[in-house]
Amino acid sequence: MSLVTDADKPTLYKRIRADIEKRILTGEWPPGHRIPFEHELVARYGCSRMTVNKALSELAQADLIERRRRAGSFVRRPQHQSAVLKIADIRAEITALGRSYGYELIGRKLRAATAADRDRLGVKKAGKVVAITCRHSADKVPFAVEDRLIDLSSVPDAAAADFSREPPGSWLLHHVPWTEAEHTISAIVADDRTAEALDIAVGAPCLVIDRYTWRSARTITAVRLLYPGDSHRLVARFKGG
Amino acid sequence: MSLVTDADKPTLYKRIRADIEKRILTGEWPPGHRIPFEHELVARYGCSRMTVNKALSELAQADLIERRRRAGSFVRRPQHQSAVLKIADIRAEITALGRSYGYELIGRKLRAATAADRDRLGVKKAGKVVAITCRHSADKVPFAVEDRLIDLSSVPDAAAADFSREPPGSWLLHHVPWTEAEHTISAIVADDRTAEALDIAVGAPCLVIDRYTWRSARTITAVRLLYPGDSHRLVARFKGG
DNA sequence: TTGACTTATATGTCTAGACATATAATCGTA
DNA sequence: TACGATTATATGTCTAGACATATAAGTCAA
Repeated sequence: MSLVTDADKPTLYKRIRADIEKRILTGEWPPGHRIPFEHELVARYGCSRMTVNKALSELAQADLIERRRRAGSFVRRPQHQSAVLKIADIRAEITALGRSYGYELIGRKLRAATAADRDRLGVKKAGKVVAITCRHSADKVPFAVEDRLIDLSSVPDAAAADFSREPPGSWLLHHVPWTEAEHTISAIVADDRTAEALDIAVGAPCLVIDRYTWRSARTITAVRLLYPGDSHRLVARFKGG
Repeated sequence: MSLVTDADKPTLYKRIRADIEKRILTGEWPPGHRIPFEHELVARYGCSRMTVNKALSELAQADLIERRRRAGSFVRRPQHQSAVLKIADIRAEITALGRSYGYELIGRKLRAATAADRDRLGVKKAGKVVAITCRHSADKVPFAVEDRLIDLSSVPDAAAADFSREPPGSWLLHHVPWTEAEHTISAIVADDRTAEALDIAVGAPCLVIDRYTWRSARTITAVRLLYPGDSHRLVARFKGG
């Protein structure tokens, strides 16, 4: 029940960090404002430079401030435009809900990249690709259909991989470290094929996630996930600051 | 053109961090795995403890590992990827696209909270609320419709605010600092009312964003944004490693 | 005025210590 | 066997220095 008694005072660097955070949050130090230099904070708090440095480094890692050599540290533009969107691995997502996970490979083709494939992967010339279509289900009910393209010139091992039991997402996660990715979220209505795969009505809303994954400027994979729009929800939670 | 020549080697603590990160991302060190103790890393890299501590602290701040006193540091379970989802202020979003922003208030009501209102705001008892419906447009074309509820017990000033010119989102942004928010993304098909407001066909797909904003456990506002599903795209980009 | 050079300075990284603290593991006792 | 006290240890925090490095700002010449 206790109303944050705050009996134990936090450590010094955390207090420094909290002090600065509060000033930023309340707008006392607006975006662009230069916060005191390390040596000034050292004087104010009567501690060593490493202590204030730790506080400022964490604020920088949290994207609350930006640090520039010789110039100082500055309050960054508010992040109210960005949220941390947790997009779990589908299997983890389903098991986390306490439901049984089911996976079914619908199709797998190894082929020379077509023009459409190259376009989708965002590469000019590609050798071979693997195209996979599969379905994820929760408690035997279709949860999402996946339509994926893997660039074999980036992930040669994928040619030998059999995706009949392991979903390509999990396989890739364990075989290829990604460095960058982009998600695009949109909505469509189900066409015949989608409706059948998801066991929903034609014309029902679907949430679409297109994900592209790179590894240092090399495209690894492009995947489109279709979820029944009324059943699935993407939750993005974030803390302001 | 240069193929990542990597001429300048990163600093030591960054190398340590990257080494560990790579092992985690490749699955070599799966969730739950205990990573080497600080003193072991000190021995391996031939540096001081503060250097490996900085690397591990950053990994902990990034939620990649969990540190437990006396026990060690462990790879964290949630293998889910987190992406920075940019959900811009709609005006900023539209002007960023180089299009002219238009705003139109459709309705504004001040009323005692109904049961539905309380449910939507997630509060047990609420005094009054403001319910606002408005439309955002880009180049005179409907871009999104907004349906918002503001809890006046949290934001009393909103009772006096006239939202005929300024969108409630901007107003709140400038008057109330939030501390936490949650977005839920889903898809629906347009009903008659929505179709008319967005000037799209009935049955066309719509992307829905439900956003709840709190300020230290106090609900501030609940808003539902409806975008034409085929025209709007939410882009979430994130860097791995 | 412009461009090249120099300098001052704030941050970036690192060290070799120190003491604090939570807790896993051990030991001893009921 | 179960439980309580003790101990060992890995992390948490902090210091008072050091040198590196990017760069804003000032200086000077063309």
